[in-house]
Amino acid sequence: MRASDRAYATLRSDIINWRLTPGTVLGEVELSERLSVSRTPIREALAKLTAEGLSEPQSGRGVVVSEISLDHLEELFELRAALECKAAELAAQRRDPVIFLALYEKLSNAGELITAQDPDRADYYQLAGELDSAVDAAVGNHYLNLALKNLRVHLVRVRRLSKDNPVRLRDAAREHAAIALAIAHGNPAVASAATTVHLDNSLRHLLSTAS
Amino acid sequence: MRASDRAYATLRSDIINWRLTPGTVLGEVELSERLSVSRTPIREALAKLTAEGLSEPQSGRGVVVSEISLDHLEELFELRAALECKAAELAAQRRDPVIFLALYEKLSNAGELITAQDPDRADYYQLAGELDSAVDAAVGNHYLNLALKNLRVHLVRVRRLSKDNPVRLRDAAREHAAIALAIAHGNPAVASAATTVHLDNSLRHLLSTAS
DNA sequence: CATCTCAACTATGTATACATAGGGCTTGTT
DNA sequence: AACAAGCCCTATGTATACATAGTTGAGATG
Repeated sequence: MRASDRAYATLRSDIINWRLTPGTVLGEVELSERLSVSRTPIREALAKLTAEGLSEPQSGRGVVVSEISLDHLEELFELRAALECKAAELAAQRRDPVIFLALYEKLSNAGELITAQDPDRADYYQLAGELDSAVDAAVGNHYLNLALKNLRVHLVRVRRLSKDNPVRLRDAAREHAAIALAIAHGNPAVASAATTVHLDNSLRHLLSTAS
Repeated sequence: MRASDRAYATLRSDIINWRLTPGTVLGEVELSERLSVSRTPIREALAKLTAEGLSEPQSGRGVVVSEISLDHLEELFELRAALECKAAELAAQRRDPVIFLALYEKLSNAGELITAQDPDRADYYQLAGELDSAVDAAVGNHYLNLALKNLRVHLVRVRRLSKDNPVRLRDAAREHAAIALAIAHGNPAVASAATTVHLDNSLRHLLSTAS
């Protein structure tokens, strides 16, 4: 594996998991020492992060970890609504019913995954990720998938702005199940509407519990 | 200005204007000689182009100008519909009526801009760009604007796949005028619908006249 | 004659040295 | 004491040298 890829993966993970907080200066020299590679791969990694929007040029000199705050939340969800509603619509037109019926079943029982034993909700988020992947595959649109991928980076970051509580997660799982069912039924309008409802609930919850 | 920025701008323009055709190998050494800079800024430029989707890694070694074909057209327009309809909706809710009424007037008379004297339709496309910019400004959503910006790069490239004829451009100008008017009136549903109609017409035209 | 293997060359990945610009600190003057 | 100006330091921008991997071509063997 290339050193620049390792540096990129490390920094990306550090930013997404808030080990590097917004506003942190990403100095080339400091990073090259910390990650034990020369400045060249570090520069490459920083360029990729900046292209993704995880870091920003700082007034012409150096880059900093980009801000993510409540102001960005509503903007982020406007884009999310546009992309995910369209994706749900197209998926409903092109889906394999078997796949989405199976996901519907799993999501309907997702309440069991949310236990005190798993404080990070890794199982739950993995299942939600499976739905996303299935939608992406059904849509089969390279450009739409790319836009969604870019968006999800920021959504993962924003998750840390609020405490997720078990009640909301169980509701969210039910909403996901409703989306999967509408797609399985091949009903674009309902799939899009269910997505709109889910996103509105998610945004309200995030705004109400944000720290 | 930084050498890497110049290299990036030059290459970007060359790709968008089809001076570098899809599939062309972008060798670092060759480019550094042609543009008279060292490989370092060239690498930076290629990384940005690849992040934008204008070039792609070629099986692990080197990058090539990315393909753009009729297959991509329909995918591109699905994403475009999602983003531009949402943008039109939000613009209608947040617009300054004066600005969009003025654009409506200009677009209504845009037929005069399409003359034999201007084979590149520079004036027409500039006016269309003004509408895009006004919508972006009215929406005021950083993430949505960024997604639209990334999309437009590919749209400009795709334009060359077809011959634009004056009749279609005059129709397109009328459709743009309708969008501007709906936004000026503050009617999100109509703005979105007018955008849907416009995009459908554009896509049909592109597909029918493609070379 | 075709195919496989080895070697050499070329292009990319990485490191480092050098140039340069911008910011901060210190000092002097008002 | 405060503000401005100049110098120094540090971090980024660029160039280049070196390492390495992949590809291509040539030669030998079946």
